[in-house]
Amino acid sequence: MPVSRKGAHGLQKIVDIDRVVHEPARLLILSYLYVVESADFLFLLRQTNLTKGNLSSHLMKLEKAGYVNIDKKFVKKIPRTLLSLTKEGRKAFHEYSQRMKKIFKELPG
Amino acid sequence: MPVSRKGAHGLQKIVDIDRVVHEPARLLILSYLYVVESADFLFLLRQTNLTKGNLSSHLMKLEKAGYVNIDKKFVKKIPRTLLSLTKEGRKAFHEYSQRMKKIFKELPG
DNA sequence: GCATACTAGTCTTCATTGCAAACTAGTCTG
DNA sequence: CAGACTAGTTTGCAATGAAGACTAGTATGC
Repeated sequence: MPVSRKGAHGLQKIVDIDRVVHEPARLLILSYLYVVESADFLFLLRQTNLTKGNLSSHLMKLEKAGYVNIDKKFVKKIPRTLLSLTKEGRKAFHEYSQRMKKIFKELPG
Repeated sequence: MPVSRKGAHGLQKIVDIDRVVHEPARLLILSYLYVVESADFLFLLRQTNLTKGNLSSHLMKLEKAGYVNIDKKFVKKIPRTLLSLTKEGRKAFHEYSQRMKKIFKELPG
């Protein structure tokens, strides 16, 4: 068998999990965005219990991956940051979820 | 509600995932050990497609977490490293697996 | 019989993370 | 208008994951 020996058994697909989604904090964020469809920074801050800095950096990472839109606007002179999943973000989350379900179905434990 | 505001909804439990198990490479290793019950370094090396250095450090991490036994012996003058799950490792893997199944059951995607 | 290649791992280096605290910019309150 | 608050961003730092260099010892070729 040449190079890339795919999936010795299905377990092998564990290794190419999407790590952007896999990180627990981001998985949590994405879960909220997936259902809510649009949320502001403070909402996520409260729901997730992350620190502000931490939340901010995870959001930036998600943005850089093309998974969320970060939309900054002003509402009556106070800044408001709206987060929403992009199409790719939605897709990535869904695929991750499907993949994980499949993995855990095959898994012994 | 004071400090630890548990599970706003079940999603909240995402954040205290066991990160030792959660890392894909280690999840893969643990999956093999869970079924095989005892394997040597080279077996894991081939099954997982990790590099030696990488495999070695993940195994050390798992050992430090108390999840695997690393048993070095000599077979006819050549070194042989046998890996096996500890009781806690088995438990941790199982709990992780259960938790993830539950999470993904609740998840929208 | 010794050097070359191989086996079985470990050690070292490196860039990338995730995290929290410190900081910034602007607004509201007494 | 001083101080407190809101809404985030930037900075600093330790821990991580990944791969290649290295080590110790064994078998093979000449």
